[in-house]
Amino acid sequence: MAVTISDVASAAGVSKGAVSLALNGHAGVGDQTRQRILDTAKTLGWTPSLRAKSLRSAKAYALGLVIAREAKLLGSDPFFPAFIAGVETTLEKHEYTLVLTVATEPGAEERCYRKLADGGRVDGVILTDVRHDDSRIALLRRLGLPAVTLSRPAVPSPFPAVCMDDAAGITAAVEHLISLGHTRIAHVGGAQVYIHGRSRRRAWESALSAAGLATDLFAEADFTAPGGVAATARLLARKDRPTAIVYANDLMATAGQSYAQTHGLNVPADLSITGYDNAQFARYLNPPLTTIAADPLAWGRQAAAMLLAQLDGTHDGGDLVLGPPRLVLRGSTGAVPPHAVPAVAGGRYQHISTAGT
Amino acid sequence: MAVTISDVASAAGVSKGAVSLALNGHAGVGDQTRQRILDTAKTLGWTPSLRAKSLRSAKAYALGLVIAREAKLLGSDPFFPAFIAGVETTLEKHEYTLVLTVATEPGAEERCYRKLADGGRVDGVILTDVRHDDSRIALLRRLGLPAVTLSRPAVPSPFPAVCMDDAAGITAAVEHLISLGHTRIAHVGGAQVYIHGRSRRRAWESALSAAGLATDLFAEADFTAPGGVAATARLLARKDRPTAIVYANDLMATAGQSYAQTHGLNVPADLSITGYDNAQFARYLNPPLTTIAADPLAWGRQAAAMLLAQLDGTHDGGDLVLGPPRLVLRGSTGAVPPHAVPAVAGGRYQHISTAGT
DNA sequence: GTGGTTCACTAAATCGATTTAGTAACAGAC
DNA sequence: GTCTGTTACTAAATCGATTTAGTGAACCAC
Repeated sequence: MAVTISDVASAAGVSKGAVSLALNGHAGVGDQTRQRILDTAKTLGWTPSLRAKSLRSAKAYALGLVIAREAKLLGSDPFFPAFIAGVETTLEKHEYTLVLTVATEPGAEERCYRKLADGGRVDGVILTDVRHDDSRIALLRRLGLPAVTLSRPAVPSPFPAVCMDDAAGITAAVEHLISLGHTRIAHVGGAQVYIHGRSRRRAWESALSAAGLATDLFAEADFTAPGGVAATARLLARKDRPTAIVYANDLMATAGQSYAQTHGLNVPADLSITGYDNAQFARYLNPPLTTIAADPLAWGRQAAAMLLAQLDGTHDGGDLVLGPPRLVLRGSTGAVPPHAVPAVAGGRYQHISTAGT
Repeated sequence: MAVTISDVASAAGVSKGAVSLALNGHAGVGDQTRQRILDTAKTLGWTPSLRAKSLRSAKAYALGLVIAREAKLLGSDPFFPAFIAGVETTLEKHEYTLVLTVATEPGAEERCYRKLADGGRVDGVILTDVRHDDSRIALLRRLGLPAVTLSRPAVPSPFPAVCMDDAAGITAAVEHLISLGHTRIAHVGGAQVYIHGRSRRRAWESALSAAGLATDLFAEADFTAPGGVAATARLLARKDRPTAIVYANDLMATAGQSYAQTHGLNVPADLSITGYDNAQFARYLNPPLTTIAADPLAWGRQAAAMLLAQLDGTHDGGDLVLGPPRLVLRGSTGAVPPHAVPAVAGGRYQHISTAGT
C-alpha cells in the first residue's frame, strides 16, 4: 500500500480532490478526465486506504461479534460457525468485515464490548445468546454502539431483533411424540437465563398443556454434554420416568441418549429422544437423532443485513421473525413402550441410579 | 467517542502533544503535569481513537483469519472455534483484534485475502488448512502481508510455521491397534492436498511399515461425513476387509462407525475405529469413540503470539512444533476378532455391498 | 557573564483520504 | 459588453492522533 491518492493524482496530472471525485463516481470531473484517473489508478494498483477513510468518515467499516463461551465448550456448538458464515455472506457484498471477540472467562464479556466500542473498532455489534434480563442492552446504550439482538430480550431494548421461532420446532417435536402415544414427555432445557433456553421450555409446556398432559417433567441443564447427562439421570431416576425426552440441543440429547443406553435402556424402544440444531453428527448416532433443524446461516445473513440497514439509516426499526425450523425425523423416536401406556408409576420399570455416568 | 485529544488538552491546559506524551509514558512532561493530564483524561472518559492511531502509525491493530469451507460444513469442525478462542487468548493481552473472513465459495479465498490486505485492514494473517502446494504463499508475498502458517507447506515459504505433530497421534493409534492384535488396519484419510491430510496418511503408513504390515488399505475422503461413509463402504466391501480403521477426523469416524453398524458389524467386536480431534460428542457415541486429542486452543494461542512477534520484529524466524497429541482410549477399539487372526480373505466374512448408506 | 546543556513544553507537520470553498473558463441572455 | 450560470477543476481544511522541530527558562561550568 505504498501508493496513495497523491501518487495517482500527480501521475494523472490532477489534484487529489479530482481523484476522489472520480473514484467515488461523483460529479465534478469530465468524462475523459475521470477515465484517465481511473486508468492510472488501476495501473498503479491503488486502493484507497481504509485507515484514512475510517478516520475521515468516522466509520470503522466493521461489525462486531462477541462470543461468551468457555473455551473448551466452543467447539461443540454447531451454531456459531454457520451463523458467522451467514454474516459473512452479507458482509462480503459490502465494504465491511467481521471483528470477532471471544470472552472465555466470565466477566470478560463487558471488557470485550468496551474494546470494540472504545477506539471505534466497529460500527455496531450483533448480540447472540440474548439473556432474559440482559445487562448488555444498557451497556451498549451507554457505549453508544448500535446493535441487533438475536431474540428480543425481556428488558426494554432500543435495538431491533432478528428472531427465530424456535417454539414452533419444539411444538412440532412434542406433537410428534404425542402422536406416537407418549404421555410422559420430559424436557431437558438449556440455561433459563437465555431467551432461547426459556422459549423452548415454554413451547414444550404449551404443547403439553394443549394436549392435557402434565408439565412437571422438566430438568434444567446448561447446553453442555455433562449437563445433559446429569439432567437425564435426574429424570430417569424418577418413579414416573418419562418415555420421551425433548432436549434443548443436540449435544445434550447425544449425551442423554448415551447415558440412557449405558444404563440399559433401549432408544427408542424404552425411551424416545429429540434434539435441537441438527448437528452434522446427529445423523450418524446410533440410533440417529430426531432433531430440529433451524437455519443459522439465514439467521446470520439477516442479522448482518439488519445491522447494516440500521447503520445507514434505512432500517424501519421493526423486528424480523425468521421462518420456523423443521422437525427432522430419525431413529431416536418411536412408539411409546406398550407397558408404559397406562401411566402408572413403578410397575415393570427397572430402577436407574443416578450414581456415575 | 465525541471526546478527542484536543478536548483533553484544552481541559488540562496543555497542548495536544503533551497529552500524547503523557498518555504513552514518554519523557517530555513533568510528573505533576503528566498526572494532571491523565486525571482529566480519565474524567472526560477519553480513549485515543484507534482510527487516528491506525492512520498515523500505518498499522491496523488487527490480525486476519480466512476460513475456506463450505458454509454447511463449517459447523461440523470442532477445530476452528477452539482455535479462534486460542487466538483470542493471546490477542486480548494486546491491542489487537481478530478479523474473520469466511470463503464459502471456491475461488472466494483469494478475494478474501485481497480484501484484508488492500485497504490495510489487518497487519498479518494466519493461514490454516495449509495445502501441500499452497498458492496462498505466493499471493501473500505479492500482497506484502506478513503471515504465519499452521504446518509448513511444501513450497518454499518465507513465513514461520506453527506445527502440530499429528503424526505422533496417528502413530499412537496404529500402535494401539497393533497391540490389540490387528493386522489389517485401514486408513480413511482427509483430502491429500492438505498437509494435515497427507501427514496423517504418512504416519499411518510408517507405523504399519515399522510393524511389517501392508499399507494398501487406504481410502481417500474429504473430512466430511458423507465422504467418510463412502470411504468406509469401499474398504468394507474389499475381500481382505480391515478389522480396524484409523480415520483422519472424528466426523468421518462417526459416519463410518454408523455405516458399519447399520450393515451388521459390531464395533469394536468386528471392527475397531479411531478418530481424530476428540470432538465433544465423540465421548457419547455408542460405543464411545477412541480418538486423538490435539490442543487447538494452544495452537491458536501460539500462532497469534508468533504472528505478533513477527510484526514487532522480535521473532527469530524459526518454526515452532507443539507437543504431540494424546490418544484417548474409549470403547470403539478392541481386540481383533478371533476368526480374523489368520488373515485369510473370504471365510466367515459376510459380504457388505457398497450400495446405499 | 557567556556559552552550553538539559528540561518542559508548544506549534506545526504528518498520515491519506473526503469535502468545502473558491476560481477560471466558457456559454447564453439581454 | 456585461451579467448570470454552469462546468471542471484546484487549494485548503478536516478527521484525531503522533512526532518533529523549535522555544523559553533554568541551571551549570569556566
